[in-house]
Amino acid sequence: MIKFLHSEVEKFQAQAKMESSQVKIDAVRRENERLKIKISQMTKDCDSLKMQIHDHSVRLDQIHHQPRKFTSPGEQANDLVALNLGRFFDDSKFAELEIININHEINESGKDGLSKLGKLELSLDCKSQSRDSFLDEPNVEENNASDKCKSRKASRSGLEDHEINLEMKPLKKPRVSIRAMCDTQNMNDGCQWRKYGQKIAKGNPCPRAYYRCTISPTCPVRKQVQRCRENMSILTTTYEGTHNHPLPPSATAMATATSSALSMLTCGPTTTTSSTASTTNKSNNLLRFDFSTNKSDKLSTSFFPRASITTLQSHPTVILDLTAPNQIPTPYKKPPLSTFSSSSSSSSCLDFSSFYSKGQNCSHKSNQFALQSALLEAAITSVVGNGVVTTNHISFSDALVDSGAMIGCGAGYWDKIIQYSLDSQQKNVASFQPF
DNA sequence: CGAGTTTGACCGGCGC
DNA sequence: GCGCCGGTCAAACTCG
Repeated sequence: MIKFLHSEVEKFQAQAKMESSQVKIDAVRRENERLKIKISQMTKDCDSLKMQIHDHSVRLDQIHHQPRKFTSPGEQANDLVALNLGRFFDDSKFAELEIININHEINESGKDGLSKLGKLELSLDCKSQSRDSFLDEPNVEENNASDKCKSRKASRSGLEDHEINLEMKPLKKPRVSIRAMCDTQNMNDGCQWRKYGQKIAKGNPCPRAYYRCTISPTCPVRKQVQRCRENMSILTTTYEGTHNHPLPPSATAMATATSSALSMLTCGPTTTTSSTASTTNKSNNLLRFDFSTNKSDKLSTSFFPRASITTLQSHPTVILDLTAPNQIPTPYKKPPLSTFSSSSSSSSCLDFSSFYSKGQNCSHKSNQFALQSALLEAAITSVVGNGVVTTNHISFSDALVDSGAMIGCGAGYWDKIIQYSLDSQQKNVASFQPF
């Protein structure tokens, strides 16, 4: 009798456990459904934001295509510098990031302008372009070149203010530089490249190789590949230019990463420098941001690589350092004079951590989304280079092994990562052992 | 034989 | 004006 009662109690307990487990499973399933709905909503939001960006860019185009009258040589020198890099968001629409306006406003509060350069205003716009605009790139380059000439003429023609001349110096095409651990000769980014030159650059015994995109004979995109002098396992790949042709799916990942990296520029806060004018002390990294400084954001501190923006050889360059996500990146060899930096002896830092965590300083949520994608992209690249990057939720090394979403073989990597997240949750449910 | 690589020459920007 | 240096060109070469 007692034995019977005992077994009945056990049955009852087991049933209670079963019901409790069932409740938990149902809860997780509901959570899964909720996440799926949320992702779908985010996708819709992203699409609608893309449309808004496009509309905005059309309006900007209309504004910029109106003829301008210059009231002074200085104003002319400050005219737009059109910079294109990479592709943005959508393959089919050929949308791209374009930094179109880098204005340096010199606030000459006093007569001795040399020492009182009070304000440096950096204005950056983001717009998308139609396919037709891609084909206009040579014109952009010509304009750029002519701007350079104008600038040089202006600098010789009378502005005695050396500092002002430096401020007016136009920038070359922007670049995205990716530092990653890579044992192979090249990082597979999905594109087809043809080597057209090799040089031993000063200060680095490792030769720098020059490649151009061969997918289209007219594609202006170039890349430079060089090993780091301090650590030969670190490969620095620098991309420049805009693809004027459809990219293979495997190449969209890197292209999106590079363009998105620059989009951070376009939606970040404007910066001002404290004026401690010095003509001899030149800063080498005026714009700098670091996603890993926000300790409240576990994702960013544990995963996102460090990125910095600098000007190398007058090229505004976004550097994604994927070699050590949580560490101070290996400082770059002091670059030549930054066009931004002549008026200040110290770097002015942009703290994007708040931007990242709250997304409030960014006018477009989609930029934040693109940034996250880009950095995820970058992380994946670092995985290819034997780095293992983890978030609090997903081990990307596992995710990539499971999904096969590696650079060079997966256009839907982002979907796969999200799907992996959902799948792993479902696996947790499936493997849940109530007893 | 075509595509890609190598490598010395050349060019232009820039600092002095 | 000169020299340095990064970037590109193009002929020669290699490879499949």
